[in-house]
Amino acid sequence: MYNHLEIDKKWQNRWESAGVFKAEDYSVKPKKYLLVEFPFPSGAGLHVGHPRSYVALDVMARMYRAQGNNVLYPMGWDAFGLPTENYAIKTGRPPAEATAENIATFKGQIQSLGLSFDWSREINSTDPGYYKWTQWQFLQFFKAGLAYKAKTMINWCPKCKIGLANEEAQGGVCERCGGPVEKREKEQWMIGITKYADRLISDLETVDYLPRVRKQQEEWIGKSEGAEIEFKIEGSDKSMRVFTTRPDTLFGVTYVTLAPEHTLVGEITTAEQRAAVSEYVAAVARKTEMERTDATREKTGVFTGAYAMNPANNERVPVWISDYVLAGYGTGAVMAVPAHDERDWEFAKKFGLPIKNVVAFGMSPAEKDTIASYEKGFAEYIEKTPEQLTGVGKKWIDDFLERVRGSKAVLEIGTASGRDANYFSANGLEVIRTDAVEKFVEYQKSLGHAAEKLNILDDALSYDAYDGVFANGVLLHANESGCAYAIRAINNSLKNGGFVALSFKNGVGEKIESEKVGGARYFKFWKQNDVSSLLNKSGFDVLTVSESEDGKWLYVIAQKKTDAGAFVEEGVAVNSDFLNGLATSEAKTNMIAWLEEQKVGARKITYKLRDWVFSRQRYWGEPIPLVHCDSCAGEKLQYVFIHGFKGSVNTDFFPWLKIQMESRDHSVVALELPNADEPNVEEQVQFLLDNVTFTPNTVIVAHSLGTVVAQKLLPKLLVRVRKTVLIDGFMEPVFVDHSRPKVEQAVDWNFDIAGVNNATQELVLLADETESVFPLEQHRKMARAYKAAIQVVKPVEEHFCADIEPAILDLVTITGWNALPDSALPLTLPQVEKYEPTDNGESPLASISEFVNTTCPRCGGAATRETDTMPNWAGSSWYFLRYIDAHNDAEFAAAEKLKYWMPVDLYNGGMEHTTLHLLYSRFWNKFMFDCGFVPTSEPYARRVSHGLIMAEDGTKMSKSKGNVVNPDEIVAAQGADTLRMYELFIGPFSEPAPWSENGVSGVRRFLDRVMRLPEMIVEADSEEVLRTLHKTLKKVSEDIDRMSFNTAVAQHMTFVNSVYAAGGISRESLKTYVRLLSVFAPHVCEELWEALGGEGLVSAQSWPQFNHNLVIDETFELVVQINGKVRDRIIAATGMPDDELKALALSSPKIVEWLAGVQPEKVIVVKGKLVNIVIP
RNA sequence: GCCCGGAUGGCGGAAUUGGUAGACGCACAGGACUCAAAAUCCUGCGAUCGCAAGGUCAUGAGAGUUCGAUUCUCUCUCCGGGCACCA
Repeated sequence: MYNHLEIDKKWQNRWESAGVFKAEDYSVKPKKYLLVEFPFPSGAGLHVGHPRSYVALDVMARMYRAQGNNVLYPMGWDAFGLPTENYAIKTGRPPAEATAENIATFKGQIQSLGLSFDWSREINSTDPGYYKWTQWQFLQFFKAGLAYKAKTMINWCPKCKIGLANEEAQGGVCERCGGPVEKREKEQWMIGITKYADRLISDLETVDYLPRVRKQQEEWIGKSEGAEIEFKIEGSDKSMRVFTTRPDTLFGVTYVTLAPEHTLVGEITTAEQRAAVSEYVAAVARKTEMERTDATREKTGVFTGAYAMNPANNERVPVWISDYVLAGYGTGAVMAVPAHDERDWEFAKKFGLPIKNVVAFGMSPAEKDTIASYEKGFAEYIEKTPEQLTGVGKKWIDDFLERVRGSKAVLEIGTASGRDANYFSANGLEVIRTDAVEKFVEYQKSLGHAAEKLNILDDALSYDAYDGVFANGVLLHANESGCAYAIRAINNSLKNGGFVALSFKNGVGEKIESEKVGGARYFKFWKQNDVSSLLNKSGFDVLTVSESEDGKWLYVIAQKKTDAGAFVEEGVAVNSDFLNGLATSEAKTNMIAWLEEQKVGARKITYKLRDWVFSRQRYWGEPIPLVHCDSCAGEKLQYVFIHGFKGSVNTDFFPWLKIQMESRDHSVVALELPNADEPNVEEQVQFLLDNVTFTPNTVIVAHSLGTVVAQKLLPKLLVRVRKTVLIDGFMEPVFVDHSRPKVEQAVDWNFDIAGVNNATQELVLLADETESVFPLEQHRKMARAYKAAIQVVKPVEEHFCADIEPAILDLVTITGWNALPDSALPLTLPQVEKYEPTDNGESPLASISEFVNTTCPRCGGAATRETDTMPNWAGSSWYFLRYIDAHNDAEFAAAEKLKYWMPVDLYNGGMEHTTLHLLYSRFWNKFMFDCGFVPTSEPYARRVSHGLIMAEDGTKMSKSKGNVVNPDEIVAAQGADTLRMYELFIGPFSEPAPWSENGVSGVRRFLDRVMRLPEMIVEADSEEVLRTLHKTLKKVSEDIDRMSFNTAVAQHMTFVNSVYAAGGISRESLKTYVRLLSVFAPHVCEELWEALGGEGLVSAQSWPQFNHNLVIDETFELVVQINGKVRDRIIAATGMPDDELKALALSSPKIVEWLAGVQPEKVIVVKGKLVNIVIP
């Protein structure tokens, strides 16, 4: 028994004084940045679950260091948070005090584990030196127009008079008092994360995240493509816009529905319906979130009395309101197509609204042609070998290979020939063959059919031995028997009320791996089948039937009966005017084109992701460094629009903006500049100087060449203008455009950057990520040069695009909110008497008049501060950047250091942070990247997740259950190394695992055995010990690399067992082994290293290398099987050739006996492993 | 409801691309040391039949593919996680 209490402390102190774990900026060694989520230091202290990931990454950090890497493995405190705040409310103690105590506790606990954190970079998100930069970065969002104030619903507890976070209002009940929670409208700061939605999805391809993490992110962002369509309200000049992913069903609209909160509701409701509507709206408002989102609930709703006009056919449809339409998604209004949407169908059924079919089950003529051509190709393919194919046959096979590329397997159904299987195998596909067809043919024969004249169809329908085979089937061969199976499958599926399954589309199968066949369609029926009754059974009416060219098949168009539910699959358009006969995908495209042409709709992409609510009415958070100034807000401004080239300020989005600004009582100057076709920038600048009176209240809005004009113009102004917004601004004419030479001639490209900056109070760039005209990098360069705010928008597909109008409007609008100057940061949290929000739900800061009342940083007049604070996710969105330069007071981190360390190489954290923290911090980093402040677009190269450590009873550890295990107890009783190794040994790192007291003592026993190894030192190692040592060196290194820590620990135990079995180990080998073990059990190993006379600290030694020759044994145990059953094991020499292994196996006495003279049919030899003898 | 995981001895868990199922640890049993106990060391430890040699059955259930399946395919059951009226 070693004295852990003594050695743990001893070595922790030595490490600290030696500074062995300090990461070195700019070291020439390869850098590795390992990151664990920084904890919230709660009053309860650490529990045994926390250190699991710390220890795991510590092992990696120590190994990588020993392998010659410059490792950054930092730790800090995410200390703003509700528990501390609630504690302050209850006790009146300042949260900063409690936080300091909690951090001390946490830090002591973490340090007692001997983790190799670089404590010199410790951070604390509540430290003003840290949150100064959280505030500064927030201001960048603000300046770029990404932070805005908007009304949102918050959870409000009327009893506690406090706004609640979602996690405090679970189940619609206040966590504090248990009373019901209401929704209340509140103005909040929001950050426009939705502007980054698309990049947050697409950039996931560039990083290595756990697949489920990636998937969860994608689903959370929830991108869907469709169209926005305008419906005019009858007898009114009002109109509503709906979002739909199925514009192809526009002719099937039988009513439209608004969310009860929709602003139009009050405006269009008729007098007769007013009472019913307002009652419904009020009833919905009373409902809790839970009640509203219960999908199983029966539909409710009310008719508004108004009618809308379907833009496709000018049909008059009633306008309803219903809470199944969500106000926050799309436009808050839907066009209801009950025939093809389940929710609309339910609603229509309930309220007796008409149901109009516009999509039929079937195949479009175009698809028919495609398939016919594929079938010809397939016919040719059947005649020839794949290598001989040309023309249609070649096309078929190429297409097939293209479609199934990447599949793990192709399930071959139909009359599979070995030829095909071989060909596909040769092309890298794993082919699984089924004998379904052969057996089916036998079955048919058993019914008395001649083999060459089988009654495939009828038999298939009565043959039920293969039910289920196709439910997820992949059809490779659509020949006759294959089709018989297809029918079988269709039949099965119809029986179950679903759709199948099999795809004849393009005549080839779908991928097994991911696509399954849910989305596939089937269309073709064997002629002899009673198609009508088949389809009738699952609720379809047959519309048309036509024969295939060869007369063997029927093409069917069928329509779901309106009382049989909604037909939501893709199909062919019917009753849809110009869409008739088109497949769903073509119908969508055509409809969108038509809508755009008629100017009643447009293609549209919508996301589930909402903008980030960035304020809370609480004390314990970063104060928002903004000031509201009424006089700034009330200023009447003069907007000067500058375009300048080939087009005018009176086209595209300027007129729209003009109307917006004039409706707000601002003046707008939108002059045609001279020579717009052959522009000369200097001439245009002079024109503006001559014709416009610029004032301090001027806002310059410039676009395209106008941005160049503006950059030339600004230094020449005699006044400092209020703001300049450059849309699609550029520094250099790098775009390829017919006008480029003219532009190049028109201007010299040297700008007076200081002059521009002096001439405008604010400068903002709106850049276009799609690079349709100017590369994004040019924008970034420009933003950096001017130190201007930049907002990157997407998607903008054209030079001018209505999509960005709202973004422009935001940028050019002056709200009266002003940012504090950098010199005023940090804006520190003032001392308050009471930590409780005020009675009307404002943060306690609102009650401190010295804090609230201040002067406007812009005009010097009286102004008020924002009293909301930032949410918990703010500080954690960029903490990984601060570790890189934790003490920098001039910047949040130096660019050079960021360039050296970023991105994080490995980031471990809980699955619970996948959708919020991970998404927010990726977004934050992306914005900072756009501004040129950080070097990578993605912050984390790799993201992994650990499983929770459960209590011994298998439930989650929680204070209330009293089943929490405190690591201090384990460290005190068994030592830090025992805890470390047990946390890793407990099970696979990514899986949850229950804590076990007994398991801990097993690890302690192992460490005691290790500590006794010096007593067993001998002159020379036995062969066995030496070989096991090198195998251990290899396996442990590999296991750490692939984060399989539990097996690495097991291998350590195996090695020590082998030393005990052998009775001794040499000093050299033991020293080698101690280096290997030191990353798991550093304290014990330092002690041993010292005892063995090792130089310096074992933590500073290099990683031991294994010897290849010692890893491979000279002999191995050859397993001899007969028909797959183990019958003998023989020692054989490593590397023995196959035929010798075979001879050796066949000559074994046991095998001879088992074979009893029977001649083997086949003998399979697996090198280095086994021989399998196949006998009949 | 949908989407992801997962299911292996009494327990936690091993099993690199299909190739000896149960590594390692816990618990348990036996032995050595001891007056005794603890600690330590050694041995055994899936079920079943057998004195034994050895056989048979076993990786949630049922099928399939394969010379050979814990691993691949299909169906079903149960457990865990995520999303949940997203038009």
